[in-house]
Amino acid sequence: LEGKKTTSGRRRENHSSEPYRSVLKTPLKQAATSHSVLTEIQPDCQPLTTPPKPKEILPADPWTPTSNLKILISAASPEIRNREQRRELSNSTSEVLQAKPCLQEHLSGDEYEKSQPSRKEKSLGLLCHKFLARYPDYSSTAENNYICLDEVAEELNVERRRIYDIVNVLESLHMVSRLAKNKYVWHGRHNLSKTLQALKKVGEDNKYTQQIQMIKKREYEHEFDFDGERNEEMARSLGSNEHSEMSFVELPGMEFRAASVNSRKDKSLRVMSQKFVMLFLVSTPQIVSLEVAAKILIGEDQLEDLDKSKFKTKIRRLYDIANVLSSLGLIEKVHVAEERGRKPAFKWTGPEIQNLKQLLQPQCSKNLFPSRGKQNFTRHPSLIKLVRSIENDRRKIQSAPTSPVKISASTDQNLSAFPSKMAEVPAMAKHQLEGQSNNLSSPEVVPKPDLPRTAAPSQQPALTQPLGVGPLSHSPVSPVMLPQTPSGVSYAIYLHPSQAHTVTTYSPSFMLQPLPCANVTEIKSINSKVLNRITTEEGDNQIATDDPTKSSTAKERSTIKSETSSQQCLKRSQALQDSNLIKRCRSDEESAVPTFFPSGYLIALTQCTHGNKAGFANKEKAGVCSLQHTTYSSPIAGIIPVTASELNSVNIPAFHITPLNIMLSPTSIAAAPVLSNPCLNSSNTSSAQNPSSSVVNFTLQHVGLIPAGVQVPANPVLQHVPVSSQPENVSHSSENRNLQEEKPSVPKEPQESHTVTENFFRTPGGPNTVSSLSADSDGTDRISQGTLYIPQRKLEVSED
DNA sequence: GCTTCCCGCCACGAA
DNA sequence: TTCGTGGCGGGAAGC
Repeated sequence: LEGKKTTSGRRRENHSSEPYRSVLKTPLKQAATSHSVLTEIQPDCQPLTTPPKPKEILPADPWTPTSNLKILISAASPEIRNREQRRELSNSTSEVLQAKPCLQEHLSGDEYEKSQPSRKEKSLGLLCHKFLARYPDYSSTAENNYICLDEVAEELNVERRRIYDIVNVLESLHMVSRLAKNKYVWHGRHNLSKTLQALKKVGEDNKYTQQIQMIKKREYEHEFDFDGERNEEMARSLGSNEHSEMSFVELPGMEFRAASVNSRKDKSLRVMSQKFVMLFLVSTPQIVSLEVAAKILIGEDQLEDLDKSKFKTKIRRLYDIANVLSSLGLIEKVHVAEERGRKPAFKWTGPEIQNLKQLLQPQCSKNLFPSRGKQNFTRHPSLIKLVRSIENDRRKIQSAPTSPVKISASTDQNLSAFPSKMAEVPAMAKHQLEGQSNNLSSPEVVPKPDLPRTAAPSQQPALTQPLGVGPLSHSPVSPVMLPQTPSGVSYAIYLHPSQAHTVTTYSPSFMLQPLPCANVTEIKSINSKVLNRITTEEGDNQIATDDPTKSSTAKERSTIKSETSSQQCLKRSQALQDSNLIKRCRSDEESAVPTFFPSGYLIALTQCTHGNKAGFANKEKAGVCSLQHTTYSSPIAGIIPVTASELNSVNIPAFHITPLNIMLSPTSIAAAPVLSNPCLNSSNTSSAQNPSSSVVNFTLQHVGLIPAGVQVPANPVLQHVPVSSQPENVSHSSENRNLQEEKPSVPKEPQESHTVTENFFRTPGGPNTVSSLSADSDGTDRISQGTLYIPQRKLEVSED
């Protein structure tokens, strides 16, 4: 122990390895390293610990003759004080380095110590923010995507060791990859959703949910502590499953290159990070306490004794990881109330990753693409592409003006990685679609709307189309065809392109290596439970985004889900006949999760730009959300994903606050129970049982979905849609719970079963409800949020 | 007093 | 042997 961790040793190390301190090589560096200096001068002195901050020791005299005066002035005038503070802030960063030697010359050790950045300022989270600020969320080939650790460490004034901590976590998300010694490549968030999806899959395969439950149960029974055989038993049980020794989840083309890394990667921060993320992705709600996470991670490590030190170490690492993940906006800290006080935990605030696709995949593969090796990550993106292509053609025909498009495709690294494959994709997909569309009888595909390229220049390049798919285009309005539900109901959704945007990052080669592709046999297991969980997670996630301050989260989400204020709308109208389509698989891409609203039409009227609350400020639009039952399907990717939770819990606060999250959630699960609600239907609008196209056109034009003069042909679906009379009563037992989880401290929850419908109407007054979301009796407010729901062949429009 | 996590020692393996 | 990498845990800052 000694000799290894003595402060003197550390300090010695500082001189050589820490750029930050290397800058401070002046003799006056003593404050920070005085002990080390002393130690070196006096080797026989006591082993030193990290020098405590002498904060209590105040200088006896003012620093300068005018210090007292300044203090007095500052105290007397907040304005002056603020100005001083601002000046200090602005100066501190730029001058700190140069000033240090000088400071050290003029300041006493204590004073200099004060000038040192505080612990918080040196936190890994902050450092990660700085690190991330150096690179775009979505890299492009045009930019310098190479990361030289030395340079970064130097520029950020930290030792390289800290950069490793960050990079390792980023690596676990495939946001960076190691290129060579001291060299990493920045990928940004291009691979993030794919990675998260993969991780979720692994987490599910790894039965993390069960493990979490087991640990919670044990905790509850007070059977899990750090002594006794039970721990080993626990560890054994945790580590017993076949996936416990799973290694790093890689994406093709991003495998580790360094054997040295591989040699201990099983314990690496990378793997821990991935597992940690998995816990969130499989949890419901998506809140994971550090304790549980640590125990699970420990349990997976062989069967070592669960001693306390190991646990503490694990916790430390989890903090490291959590800090980085927080900086990425993927999680945020919360506290979970426990009998014995509160426990630190983290809540997932990243993009929702749904696994419904996995459940639906069999059908998809069977009906759409029989041959499948990588069934999880295949055709649908292609379909989307096809649709995009079609839409593009339509647009050209219509000469619809569009803003210049920043084609992200060419910038995607994946593009260069798989040029040939990508080149094949569109044609293949088109061919396949053509071949199968007949079978489907409803080749309804909702192309992804234009990416945020126009009115609201996105900070981030389009997340989509890494394959180089050209800019999307669509006709102004696209009624999305919904397949018939099992009850024989078809639906259409009129989508505003800004909401229709779904991420459809296509990666032809994407495949989760360590995973078996066997998950596709679970289609039958689609049940309310699963759906509940998914929707609950979604809801929870929505809750997480309620806080407008979660910029990073909103950013991430908006990038995935939202579109710009482009006023173009998708137009898709085709009758869907195959009732099985209801269970058709969605896109494997997390963002291309289609949602069906049985017995209703959803018209998204959002005018706002993504992430802009103001866009929802106008409440002139009215509509009705009718929910009857939940179906989950999407014959083809592209249908706007809307989850039940989005509807019910957001209509919901998130809808209001972060509108884009609601309508555009790329990860949304098609779990939107649509029911005809008298309350909603009572909106001050005309209720036409069979809205004519003129009515629809009027409405759409009125709300700006389509330009005046543009006529949306009568949607066959609107006229053919059978009314769903038997809504599936989907219980969302966790829905309510998640709403409660809004309060971070709420750990667990009574899982009473109640329907989405209940939640939906309860939400306005519910715990998550945003005050601005009044529970108007007529539901007008909800509609005014920007979405017009047309229930059951009724066009509910609130005209101001 | 507990939580959080900075810090850097030092093991490991490639060069 | 050097150096990149990163596991690990002491212990201080922060609450």
